[in-house]
Amino acid sequence: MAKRLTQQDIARMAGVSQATVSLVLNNRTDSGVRIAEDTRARVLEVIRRTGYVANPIARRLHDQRNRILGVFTYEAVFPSTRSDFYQPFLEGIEEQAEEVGCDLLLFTSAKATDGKRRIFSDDSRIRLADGCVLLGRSIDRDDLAQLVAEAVPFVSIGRRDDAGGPVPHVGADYPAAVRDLVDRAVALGHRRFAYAGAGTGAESSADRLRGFKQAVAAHGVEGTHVQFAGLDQLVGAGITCVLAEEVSDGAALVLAARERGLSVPGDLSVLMLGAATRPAPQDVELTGFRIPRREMGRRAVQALTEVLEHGTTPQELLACEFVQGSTLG
Amino acid sequence: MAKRLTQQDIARMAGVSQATVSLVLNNRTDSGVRIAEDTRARVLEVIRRTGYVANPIARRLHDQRNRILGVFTYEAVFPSTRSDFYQPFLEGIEEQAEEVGCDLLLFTSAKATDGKRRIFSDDSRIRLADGCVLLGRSIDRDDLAQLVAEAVPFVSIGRRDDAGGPVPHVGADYPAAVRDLVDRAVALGHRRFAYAGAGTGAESSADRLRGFKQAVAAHGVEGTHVQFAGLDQLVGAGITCVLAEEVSDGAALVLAARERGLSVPGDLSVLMLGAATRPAPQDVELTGFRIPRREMGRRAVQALTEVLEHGTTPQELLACEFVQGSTLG
DNA sequence: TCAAGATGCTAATTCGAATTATTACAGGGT
DNA sequence: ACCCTGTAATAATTCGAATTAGCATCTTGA
Repeated sequence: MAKRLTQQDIARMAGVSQATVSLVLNNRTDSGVRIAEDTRARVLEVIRRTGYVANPIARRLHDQRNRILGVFTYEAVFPSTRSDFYQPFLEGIEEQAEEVGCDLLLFTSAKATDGKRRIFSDDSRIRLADGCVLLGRSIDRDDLAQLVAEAVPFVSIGRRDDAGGPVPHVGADYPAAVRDLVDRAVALGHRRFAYAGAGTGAESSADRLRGFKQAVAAHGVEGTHVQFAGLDQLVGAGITCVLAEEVSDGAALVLAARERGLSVPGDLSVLMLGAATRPAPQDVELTGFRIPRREMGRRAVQALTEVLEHGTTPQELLACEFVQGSTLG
Repeated sequence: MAKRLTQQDIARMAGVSQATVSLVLNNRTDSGVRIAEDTRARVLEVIRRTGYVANPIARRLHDQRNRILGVFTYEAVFPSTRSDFYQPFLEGIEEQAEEVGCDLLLFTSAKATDGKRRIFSDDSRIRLADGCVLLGRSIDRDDLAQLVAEAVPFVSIGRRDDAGGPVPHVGADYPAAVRDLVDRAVALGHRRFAYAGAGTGAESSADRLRGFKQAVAAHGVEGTHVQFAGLDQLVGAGITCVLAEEVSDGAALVLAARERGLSVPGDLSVLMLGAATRPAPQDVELTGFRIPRREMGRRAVQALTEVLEHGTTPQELLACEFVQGSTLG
């Protein structure tokens, strides 16, 4: 059971008062507080011997700072089905957290009554951390609004629409990335485009579709939006370039086309818009762009630091990287 | 930044005391505590109107429980080079942590002066958590001894030798798994065995070698131990079955043998002893066993719970699962 | 009508650490 | 003796919620 040591315990062992231990611990030399060198040494020795560490809860109760950053996800982050997607973000987060000397608290306990994770369940523990990084394709709007309303320091990974106020975030610049792809395709002669995917729901989907519409409008070319990429339908409509929101859909399309005897990218170009959230075939090298996930993780933690220090509301979009691939021509 | 509402605030608004608010909030009907129905309703109404949520920090302070489990690794857990190895453990840990309603604290800040991670650095934060799971092939013996000495509640993933006292752990039963492999090989007619690998250093290595020696002794067959698996040397000595500590070494051996025109498992059988810690070729289906990593993660958290609740020192070895593969014959 | 018992609520304390205000005791100068 | 100035340490208070002990007030029953 080994109950936790308290400052009171340390104080007894060192033959001083609890206050003195606190003062030594925080190295308070300012504001008329003085501790004799040998007393300080004695206290430190006891602390060293016992391995005492201040109870973060009590500390947090009094002032504001744990050096703990929270990471909230609506799903488990480790299971490998999703991990291919989450991992780079976490890498970046871990890196930067180590940089700023904070530990990471994964909110794995946030299971609400219905089984789904919610930030604010009966017993929200979000404030255990100094601040929090939100990770996930889509985030519950009520949760988001509550975070903003309660002024919880947080940063979303992925752009988010306002939710009762601006939402601090570090996102990927999907519109620009999609526009860039369309630009390249137009330069290669394509005139009839299709966007295949939801294009709605999560901001990340909407942003991609928006970039698509902007680009086709700017070029004065044809651009349609379909939910699902049906090969016949696309080819029948004279589409020569398809932008697939989901990588797996794009890959499937390529395979289907090739099976049908169509050449990719000879007869049909297929572009992917970011990373795979679902497992995708390995043998198709899709042209498209890469989401700077690791960098987003890093920047999110940096942004969170700014929130904590200055109370700002940082919003930032990082550029995506073009991936050459072999499905655009 | 609107200051958070407190129970005191609610109490004022409802015209009751803070204690009453607490009682209503926790629905305490037991132990001689009674609240009139209309008072209760009035308090609840104020709570509803204001959207008050209890400060979890203050609550934890009183409960003497942070519901935080620490995870310590000597290396970053996310970078993908290692993640293939660590991930299943983390999956299990996360799962079980969710089960018991605890959050996970990843000690990413534990960077000692020399750049290497150490549990006890200048400002050890290990006690931030209620207890801690240790993850890593080998764990610094001094750290381990200090953990035991200071009675920090922890569980090691992987069996550990005593370090100034028994070390609580959840490990894989390597001796049994290796013995099983040798049994199978003997049953297939093998009489000359070799164990290739360190066989020392980390407990996991030593355990494998120990199992090997036990098995060959029990069967009265020949068993030698070599550090590196040199094909010529092995074949020259008439070895027909090699147990490779490192999967990548085993795979390399198979490839080398086949290049040399030898048949695997016709002329030489190769067995692997657990999971790959280094990337291994995909095209060799080694026979051997699988470490129940996910299960180990789960059990470690369960064991940690026992440590926390009863102050025990659980030690447990989980069975490994035989992997059929195609390199034993 | 008065004690016994039930009812409804609150004052006071606790948790652990941080901070402020205060005390205690030197030694030095007059 | 007296005051003053450093110096060194502590007592007391704070944070927000949970809990215990206890104080009122109101019913009963004899």
